[in-house]
Amino acid sequence: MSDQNQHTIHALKVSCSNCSLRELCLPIGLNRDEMTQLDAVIRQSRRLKRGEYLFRSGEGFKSLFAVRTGFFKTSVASQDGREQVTGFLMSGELMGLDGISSNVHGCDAIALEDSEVCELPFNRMESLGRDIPSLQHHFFRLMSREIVRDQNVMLLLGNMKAEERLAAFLLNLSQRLSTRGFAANDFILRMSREEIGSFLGLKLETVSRTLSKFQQQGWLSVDHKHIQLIKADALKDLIAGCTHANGV
Amino acid sequence: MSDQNQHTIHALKVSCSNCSLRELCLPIGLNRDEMTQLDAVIRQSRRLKRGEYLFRSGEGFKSLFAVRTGFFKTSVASQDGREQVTGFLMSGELMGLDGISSNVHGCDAIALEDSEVCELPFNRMESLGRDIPSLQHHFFRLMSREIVRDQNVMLLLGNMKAEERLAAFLLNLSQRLSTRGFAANDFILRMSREEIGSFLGLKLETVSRTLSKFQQQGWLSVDHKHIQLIKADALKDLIAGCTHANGV
DNA sequence: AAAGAAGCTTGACCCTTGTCAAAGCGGAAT
DNA sequence: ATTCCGCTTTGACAAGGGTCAAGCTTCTTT
Repeated sequence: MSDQNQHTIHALKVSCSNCSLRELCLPIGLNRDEMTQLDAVIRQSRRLKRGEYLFRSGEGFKSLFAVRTGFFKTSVASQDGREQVTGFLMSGELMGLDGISSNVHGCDAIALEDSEVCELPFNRMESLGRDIPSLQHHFFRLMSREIVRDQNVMLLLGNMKAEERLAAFLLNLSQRLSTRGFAANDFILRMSREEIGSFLGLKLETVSRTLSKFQQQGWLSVDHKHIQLIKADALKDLIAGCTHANGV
Repeated sequence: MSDQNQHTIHALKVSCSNCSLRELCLPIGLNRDEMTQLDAVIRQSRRLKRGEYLFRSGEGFKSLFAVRTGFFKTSVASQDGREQVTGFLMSGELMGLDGISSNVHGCDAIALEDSEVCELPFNRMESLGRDIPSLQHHFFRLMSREIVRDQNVMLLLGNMKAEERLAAFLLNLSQRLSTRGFAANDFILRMSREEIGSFLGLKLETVSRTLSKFQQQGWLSVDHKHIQLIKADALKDLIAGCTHANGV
């Protein structure tokens, strides 16, 4: 449980070679032995090309997947073909949690760019959790975090106007990118206007118009998928009132 | 902790006396010994009057709560006071899962009628899960089910029109009530139009108008909070296309 | 290099839903 | 029983966002 694993920069890198999990998705204090056990369970990573499905709604559920590199969307489809994007995922984030309840995946997961994932066979993670309490606890926390995230999306979809939704979306993206060491104010959107709209409960035209409006006000610059935040504070002001009362 | 009060005929009752959990919320195969352990962990139930808070957003998280009798809503509030109802809960359903991630409750839970809950101290459930694999697994499934539920709400909020939302809401309520042995087509709404609207991302006037519209079409009758479904199939047709492609 | 497809932007118009207001009703408290 | 307050219904109007359509850019494919 002690951190004998932080010797040099090197050690960190080495211990993370299998998967970026250790850094982002499972940042828990494990001792060397426990790490070894975990390594034994985490399957080699799988590469996906842009547009490829990682799994589809209705398929049997066996594993969770952690994004190692790249970018994914998850979505649920209705019978008449409407799509609801339920999330965009970047490195360290976990997909497939919704499959546990019924042993069947509840959404599609699609790579939005060439990507790499780690596969976590759920049965084995579950039993490993019994041996490593902190791992078990971490899994509960991960699932809980997903529930919190979903509740915030409900707040967004239920209460916010188009401008507020888009501002919240951009700021969220910016924050997550900067956490991962990317520029917070200059990034490339990996998804289309339509996918953004689906996530935000808006039509693609509204997304486009609202981006243009933000640009006209000098709050950001839009060049197709290239976004530069210029006055992030103006965006923050926009959503100041309508975000969760107890911060993140 | 066990209620040694009821015997024999009530054998079933006995095993369920502590809490309705066993029937609805933890319907897993446990042997006698494991049941005893579980009983030792489940705290005596707590009674709440209508309008009373079970917990509030921001409070420290220690326990999950299972509804034993009564009816609850959970909601998140934004800084400027907008409320988003994130769920309505009836017997056997679990509240507080969103608190695990940060050890702080992420929503308010409020009794909509006089109610009774069981308290499940999370730490102890967690460690009990390590001894009883099926219990651990069940907890993962419960959390996953919550995620699935939230995704369906996103689909509702992101894609459906007012009529579709309300139809989906009523049918969901009907289905859950009938699961619990209540009439599927004749029930009392425990929540106000405003709370329904908050949950569905609509204003209370829209809820009211839409209910009136359904009544005019002969699909149901509305007498204040008393709803009678007359043509549930018409409601089902309404949402046929826009529900999740893979059933429940 | 050319051509097609896909994605994006913008405008015009309309529909659904929100907003504001008034009045009715019922339940809770005195 | 009475009164008051909160909830609900309904109408009129406004507006935000959806729909349809046209034209444009960029990327892909051949």
